[in-house]
Amino acid sequence: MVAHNEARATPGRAPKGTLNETRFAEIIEAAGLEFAEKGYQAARIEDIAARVGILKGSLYYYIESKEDLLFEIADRGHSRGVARVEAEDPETAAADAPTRLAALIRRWTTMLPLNPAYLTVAERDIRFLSGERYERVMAKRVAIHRYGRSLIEQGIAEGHFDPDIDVGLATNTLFEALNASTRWFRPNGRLSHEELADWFVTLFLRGLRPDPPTA
Amino acid sequence: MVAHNEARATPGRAPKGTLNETRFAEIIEAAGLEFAEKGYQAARIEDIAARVGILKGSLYYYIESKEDLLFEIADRGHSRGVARVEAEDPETAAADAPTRLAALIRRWTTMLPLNPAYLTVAERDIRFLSGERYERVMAKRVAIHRYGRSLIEQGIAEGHFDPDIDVGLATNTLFEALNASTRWFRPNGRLSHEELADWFVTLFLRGLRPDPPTA
Amino acid sequence: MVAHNEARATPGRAPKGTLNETRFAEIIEAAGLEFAEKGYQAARIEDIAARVGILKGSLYYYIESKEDLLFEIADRGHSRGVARVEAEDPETAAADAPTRLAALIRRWTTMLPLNPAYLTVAERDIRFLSGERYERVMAKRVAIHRYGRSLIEQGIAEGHFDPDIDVGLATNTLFEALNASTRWFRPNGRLSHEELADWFVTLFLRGLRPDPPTA
Amino acid sequence: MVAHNEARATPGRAPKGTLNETRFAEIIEAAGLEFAEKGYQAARIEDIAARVGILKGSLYYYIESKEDLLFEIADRGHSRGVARVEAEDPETAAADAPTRLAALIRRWTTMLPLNPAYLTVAERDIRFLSGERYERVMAKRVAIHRYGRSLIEQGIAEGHFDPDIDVGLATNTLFEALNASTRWFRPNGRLSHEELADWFVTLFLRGLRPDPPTA
DNA sequence: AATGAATGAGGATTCATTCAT
DNA sequence: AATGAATGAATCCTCATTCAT
Repeated sequence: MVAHNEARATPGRAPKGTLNETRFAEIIEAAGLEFAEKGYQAARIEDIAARVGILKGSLYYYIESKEDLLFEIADRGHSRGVARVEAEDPETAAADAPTRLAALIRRWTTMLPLNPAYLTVAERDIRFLSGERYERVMAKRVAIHRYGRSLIEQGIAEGHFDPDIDVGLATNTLFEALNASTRWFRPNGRLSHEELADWFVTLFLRGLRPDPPTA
Repeated sequence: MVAHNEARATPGRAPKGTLNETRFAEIIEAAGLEFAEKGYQAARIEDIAARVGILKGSLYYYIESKEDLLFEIADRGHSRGVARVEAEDPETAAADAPTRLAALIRRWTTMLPLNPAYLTVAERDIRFLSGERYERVMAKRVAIHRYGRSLIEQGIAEGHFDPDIDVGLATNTLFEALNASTRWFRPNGRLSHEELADWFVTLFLRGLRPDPPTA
Repeated sequence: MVAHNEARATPGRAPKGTLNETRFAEIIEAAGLEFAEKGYQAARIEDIAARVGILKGSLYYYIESKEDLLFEIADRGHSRGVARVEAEDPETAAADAPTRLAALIRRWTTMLPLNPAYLTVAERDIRFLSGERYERVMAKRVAIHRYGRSLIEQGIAEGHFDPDIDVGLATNTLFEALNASTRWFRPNGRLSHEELADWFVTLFLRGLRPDPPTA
Repeated sequence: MVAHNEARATPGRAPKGTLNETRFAEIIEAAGLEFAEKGYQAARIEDIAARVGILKGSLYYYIESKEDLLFEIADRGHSRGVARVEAEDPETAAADAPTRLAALIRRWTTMLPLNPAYLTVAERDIRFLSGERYERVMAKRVAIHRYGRSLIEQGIAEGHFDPDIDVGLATNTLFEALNASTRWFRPNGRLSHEELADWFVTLFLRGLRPDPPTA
């Protein structure tokens, strides 16, 4: 029920009482913002605590180490990603690959502003996770990629996508291009997230489609 | 004592003392690898020095601060980028936009393995540069982007590229997609850098081309 | 609110609130085990509480400070020591010094397993007590030593023990040797506590006896 | 050549230059005094540094962690112990067990004031060493005990010592009694270390000798 | 050019203690 | 009686930087 508890169970450690999940979520949120802004290493525990309005020592009532925060952020962010990817409505799920891929791109692109910190952090700082945790998060990433990949494969099988394309290259490029947009896209600017999504849909649907036979 | 004062007056030139350019280059190289592997903050001056085979104190004969290393890496990397982008042979320069863009993508993609560290570092750690230096590097980045942008604009003007596309979105996506490949592309793997370049050429040329008129 | 103020006015009585003596004893017991295992400084209030099945904050219903626990342990341990030393049956009390010393050694040695934590703690951590408390405990220790010392003096007076022996050295060595056994003697091993006691009796009775006159 | 370097070699750690052994020895000395006085946990790195006249950060030029200090102290102390025990002159080595044991007791007792810190620390704080280091030190302790034990066994074989005595008990008691003296013996007091040694010789030689046959 | 040694300002973490509920 | 939450001082350790030699 308490999701992070399992990750926290360290032997020899006296158990804390039940945690205030709301407060814990606030802390993760604050850490996400700090990490996104300054990077994992440069972010200071003290500043994260200050954002929540407590002292740094108090943070350790909720976590065991700074890395815990990174893990929670990355893990939750990826969990949301998995959920988002899999949130395909039945109608779309029954459609052809271009339709489904377009829907995926739109789902993903419109998720980004809801997860501002998590993706930046996840992409950049994930390597500071210890082995086991890194694997846990990467497993979710793999699940996400697999989903995108399966759509491309479906498209090739259906004849909608160019069979000469390397599916791995295409999948990686797809997600990197979408995610990278968080680094430069300013939602308050000239263009909306919908227009951003339109562009990605255009780029990838055209880019994957086979060339028309030259008469 | 300090031989190249004029050089140092320029914020772009950090090394002090009589220069041993070879050694300095070794240091930049070592720093690039460390930064790429661990990130700017997490990398230790001591480890960079160890890579070169000297002690950390000795490094300060060549630099004034850790940031100098970051600046040199980012600046040199971007300078190479500018040079690469502008290294268009006359024949290509006279060609149409799709041809020129394809050539740019190939030039850029094949540069990446020659600059392994620099781009990773540049993308991720550039914000740790102090204001002025940050601006200097960003100016080079802008120049690079402007070049790509101009090709896309040319293509639209020529009627080869879809006029409904936002040129800014396209340019950003182009470079992010290409650069991101350093994060996941393994040159010793199944595919060569040429095949990687082929894929990017395919994706962007198709992606930018207008849809055929539906008869 | 604080029921036993008089009791607490005495520095020897720390517990506050209405007393649940059973629970308090459990806590002392738990603290003793933790202190014995990890040392006073290294032991954590949190772990002591966990042993009792409560949270660390709750411990402060029973004590005012960690030092209270140390004091209780050391004080109770020494009180038991004093009692043990003085628990000489009338018959023995009337006997000669060797007999009485042997009986003391046996009483003491067989007390050790009943007081596992207390002595280890007492010897090692007693110095962390604040001045007044330290004195109180040391006074009991002195009483114990005085008792042993008086037996040796009696033996010398009776001619059973070597008058050239320094009584202080002998007393200290006696108790240190007996107490040290808790650090290495494993009750489940090859030998019983009785055999251990036999050895100490042998060592000290022989060791204190004067050399036979060389004919 | 540099004894502690081997213990210090941590992979991934850039090597320091050659160390100033004199300074390192000063640090160990200072740490020994602090640990002896306050105990390992309670001693502060800052105070150790201050004793040497440097700042706490500077200490880490010589060590990697506080535990390193403990290890050096315990290890060096035990090495001295081994050396002392084995420093038996040829004449004595050829003598009977009582003579040899008396000589050992004297050698050991007179070593104690030369090693003030090390033994206190060794006995009390050794358990804070990490597994491997703990084993290393304990191996030396075992070597010391083995030596004492062999003399007692020799004495039994020769008929000088009581065959009913458990050799393990006797060896442990011997060393515990000798070492414990550092906790209470005041060299500036009434008695000299030689008189202390005389007492231990008397106690153990008498204590181990068989009872005379009752005529 | 390079080194050994030192510095000192952090920064993460620990933990006894407090207290409103 | 007990708890959850917070505190804040202490303490270890890190590391960029300095500098006399």
